[in-house]
Parts: sequence; structure tokens; C-alpha cells
Amino acid sequence: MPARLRFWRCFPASAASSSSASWPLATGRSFRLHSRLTTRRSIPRNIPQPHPHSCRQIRVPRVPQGTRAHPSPLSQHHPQPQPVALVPSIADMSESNTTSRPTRVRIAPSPTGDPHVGTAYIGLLNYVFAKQRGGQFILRIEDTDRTRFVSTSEQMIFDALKWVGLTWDEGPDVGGPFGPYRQSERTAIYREHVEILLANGTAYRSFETAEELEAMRQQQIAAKTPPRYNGAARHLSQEQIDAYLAEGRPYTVRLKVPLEGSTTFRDELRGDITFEHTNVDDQVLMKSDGFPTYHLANVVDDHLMGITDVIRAEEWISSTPKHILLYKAFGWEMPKFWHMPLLRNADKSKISKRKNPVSLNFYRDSGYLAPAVLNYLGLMGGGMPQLTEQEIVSRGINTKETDIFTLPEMLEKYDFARISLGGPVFDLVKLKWLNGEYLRKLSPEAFFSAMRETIFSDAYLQSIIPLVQARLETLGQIGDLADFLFRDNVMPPENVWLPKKRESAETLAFVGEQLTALEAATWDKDSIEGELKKLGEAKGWSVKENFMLLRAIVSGSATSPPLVESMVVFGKARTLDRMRRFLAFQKLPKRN
RNA sequence: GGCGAUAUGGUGUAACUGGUUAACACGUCGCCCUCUCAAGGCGAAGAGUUCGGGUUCGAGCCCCGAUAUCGCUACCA
Repeated sequence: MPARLRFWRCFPASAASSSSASWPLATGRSFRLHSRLTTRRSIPRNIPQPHPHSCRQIRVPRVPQGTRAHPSPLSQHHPQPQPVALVPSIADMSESNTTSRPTRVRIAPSPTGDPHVGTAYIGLLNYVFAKQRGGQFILRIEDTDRTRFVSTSEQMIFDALKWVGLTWDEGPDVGGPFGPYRQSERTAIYREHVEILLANGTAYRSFETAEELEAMRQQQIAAKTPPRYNGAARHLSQEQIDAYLAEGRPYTVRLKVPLEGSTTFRDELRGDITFEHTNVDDQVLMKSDGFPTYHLANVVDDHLMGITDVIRAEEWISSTPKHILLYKAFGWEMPKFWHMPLLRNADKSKISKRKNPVSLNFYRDSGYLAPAVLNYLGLMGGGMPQLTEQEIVSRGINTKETDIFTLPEMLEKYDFARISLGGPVFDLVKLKWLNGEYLRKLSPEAFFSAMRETIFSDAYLQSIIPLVQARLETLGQIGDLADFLFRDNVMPPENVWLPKKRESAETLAFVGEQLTALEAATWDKDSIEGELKKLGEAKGWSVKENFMLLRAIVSGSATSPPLVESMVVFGKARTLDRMRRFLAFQKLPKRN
């Protein structure tokens, strides 16, 4: 059994149950985990009994071993009927304060642009988690940031998730008993809850302007002290507050984090994690525009929607104490937290569009098959049991098949206890190999259908007709003119892309700016053209230079159908990817 | 800088409660097949498990200490 969790095993079992109740009690590393193993079940034989005097750090399995190759005594002695089989109910094994609520999980994407692979990744994990336990998978739209809101984004998220094959039981489009599922439609709810916090003294109003806060931040940075809100507004007198309110001064509401002590929570994959309160900021809960921040909205909604397990990316670990504090401030039952490792670029940084295609639209439009994408995502972070050597030999199966599995197989075998915590690099090379495997297994008929539904769909072909019809003398010439709309690797030679009167460095810099401009653009002819011309004017690039450069990058050639229309047809995700690939290629060290 | 998390070949993962030459897949290289390229078959190189101590007959798994990487450090999520 791989030991993935360390904890101090020096507390008698009886001490365990009380720890989670009080706050802010800095618990030792593992009261609760300990209790997980000792309550409601007999202690597994293979785990040493706690000894009152021994305080040795040992490793224990995070989760009962029922699905492992070697069934634990637990699962042997206590066969449990399960909805879909599998990970014998982590909930069952958990501490007794969890009143076996039905499993409900959620993903909460933010509609700020193209649907993200990370959303599909976390979505997949949540989906599998829920379905393995006969629970519900909920989709909630976190659109509380109106400055980053993109109106087309929500629909794209729906479409992308459906494309990969994930379906949700409740959501903005399908409804459900705990709606609305769009946070912008829940502002009244948040306001009510803020009042509760204000009333019970766990939050306070803060009247500083954004500028004042920024100035404070700069000062703190200059003084090399941690940039943090100084809590000044905590000390405002009631008269002062009333006066400010009377004059209609805008304010935010902040969480009143205890000045002393610490908060400990259990991450189901890592064990207990403790944060000193001196390191937890008085987080803004309600912005001056009346919208909540993620922290408030997420806690309120998770509670109201009956979420039992919060499965989200690792980047949230640092703010989890704030969420814990909020649950406690409201007096609510806590969900369990599972922080998944972050998908990474090749350089190990958090996956980002500049270094990796992250738009699900890109994968869909480029002809990746949804099951392959899902399969690949399932490979990230482990989770699927690997065949042992003996199994490979005895069953004589092709070893690469271990890496190939379907969603139903994941439901059957995926084991959250197996997840490895190192951030996995999202490797396009292996994804392509996997996709190729899927493609080859298709029947010719299915392959044909796949082609006709994507790269050669009627809709795609029809969108191309206006670009080529006037320019052809025979139908057979279409490939001469529009090959770049059907190709993956397009890379113009330097004599094609480099303008006569420009240096390569300034040109590449300009491409970078084109890219930035286009990333922000709505994907239609006028917007694209407008953005490009605006940029060209600002930077002193003629329309001709500007467009010819981009034409070279997008089409690989100096002649092509109308550029902007071609880009519209080709799609935002793929066009931008082509530009990024161009830049990446040019930055590669050249031979000679 | 502060706080937190993480650490097995280039990449993704294995390695049962510490037990023989650290396994599988992708990638790379070579050979075979073949009109070419893929696919397929066969084979090879590539890590001694971030580093340093310790415990032990024995450590990737346990302990201590470093280091590195990533994340957070917003009226973004």
C-alpha cells in the first residue's frame, strides 16, 4: 500500500471526536484522520493500534483499500452494497459528524473566455466522484466578476462539457431544486448572508477606495512587509459607519479573521493543513458593486446547494482557511475538501494559454476525439489502477492498453486514493498519440463520420465557400487555395513572413501584440479587423504590413483568401494557437 | 519576502504492511516489415528515486535537515 499520508498517531481514539467542533482550535495534525479510522468500524488488522505512549509518525492509507489489488480486511469483512460499485464509500469511513448526506459535488467555472481544459479536468474528477457514489454532479456558473465577464462564454462552457461527454444533474440550463445556478442571479441571497455576518460580528464594512488600498499595498511592499489589509475599518465606530452609510459612501464587506490562533482543515488527499491567522487576510467578501467575491459566493452556494465534497484545484488551498472560517461563522456543516494537483505547462508552471492550447474549443476544432481527451485527462494525476507485472504476464494483454480507458471504466476503477500529488505536465505529444489510438480503432464508417462532423462538416465547408468560389477556375483547385484551413502544421518560411522593411525582432514583438489584441477580440470580422487596424495605427504598422504578416502566419503563404474572413472560419482557438506556435517556433534556437 | 503544497528517467504513472539488477506507457534512437510515410513487430539508451544525514541486516517507501519547483499573497476566479 503506498503510504501517502503522514500523521501523528499519538492520540487516543477518544480525543478524536471533539476536535472538529471548536474554533479556532489549532489541532494537531491528525485528530480527525485518526478518528476516520477508528470510528464506526473495527480497526483494520493491518493497521497498528494506537498506543497511548507511542508517538511515532507512520503512514497510513488515505482511503480504505477496497479497490486495491489486495483487498483490505475492511472490505472483506464488511462488504458494502454500492450504487455503482467501487471505492467503498469514503463517506462511510469518515468521521461521524458527517451525517451520510447524499454525495453532491459541483464545478463552478467562470465565464471569462474560452472553456478551459482545467474545467474539463476538474469536471471529470467531480463527475466520476459523484457517479461512483450515486450522487449528483452540479454545474454552477460563477459570474460575479463583471469586469471579466464574457457573454458568449457560458454557452461555450455548456457546449464544451457536453462535447467531452460530461453531463450535469443540475445547472443553469437544466435547472434543479437549488437554483438559480448562476451566481449573478443570486445576489439577494448573498446580501442576506452578508447581513448575518455583519450582525454576528464575523465581518465588517470597509470604506477604503481601491486607490487607497493600492497605495497601502505599495507602501507595504516598499517596506518589505507582507501586503495585507491593515484592518483599519475594524475599529470604525458605529457613528462613523452610520455617517459613511448616510452619505452613500461605497464600501466592501470583509471577513473578520481572528487576530490570533490558527485554522486547521483536512485535505482528503494530503491530511491536515494549518494556517496561522496572522497569515490569513481579511478577505473582501462583498465588493463595492454589490457582487460577492468567490469566497463568499462559493461557501454560501455550496452550503445552500448541499455540496458534500469540494473537489477543486490545488490553487485554492491557500484560501481554504477563509472558507472554513466562513462555514464556522455561519455555523454550517463543512464539506470535505479535495484539492487536485494543477495541470502544468512543459516548464511546470500552471497551465496557461501562452504555453499550451487550453481551450477545449481548440481540441474539438482540431479534431481530437472527446473520449481521447477525457481519457488523457483521466491519466493526469493517476487515479486509475495500473496493471501489475503478474497481470501483464498472465493475461498477456498489450501493456499500452493500461493507459487507454473509457469513462465507464473510470467510473468502475478510478480511485481517488491513488491520485498522485505532483502537478502533471499536460503533454500534447502523448495526447496526440492517444488520440491516434482512438482514431485507428474507429471503423472506416465511424472515421468517416468523425471527419464529416468536424474537419469536413457541412457547416465548415459552407463557411469556406464564399471565400473560395470567386477565386477558383476548377473545383479541384480548392486545396491550392484553402489548404491551410485543413492543415495542422503551418509554418511560413522567413522570406514569406518577414516584411521587407522590418527587423525580425520587432516583427515578432508585433506578432505578440497582434496576439494580445486578438485574444481580447470578439471573433467576428468587424471586431478582428478593428482590433488589428487599431493596433497597426498605434504601432506604426501599415495595414498592408500588418495583414500580410498575419496572413503569412495563419495561411503559411503570401496569397490566401481574405484574411479576416479566413480567420473567422478557422476559429479563434485554432487561429490563436497557430500564432502562438509560430512565435514559439521562431524563439527556438536556430541552427547555424 | 511571507504562507502553503509538492518532489521516482525528457513526460505521465507503477513499485503490496521497508525485501533481490526500480516496472509500464509516451517520446527518443536502432533494426524488421514496406514503393514512401504512418501503423505494427523486435531491441536499445535514458532515473538509482531532489540533495545530505540518520534508523535498519536491508530505505523510493520510516526519521531529521536542507534544496528546488509550483501555488497563493486583488473589490479575479
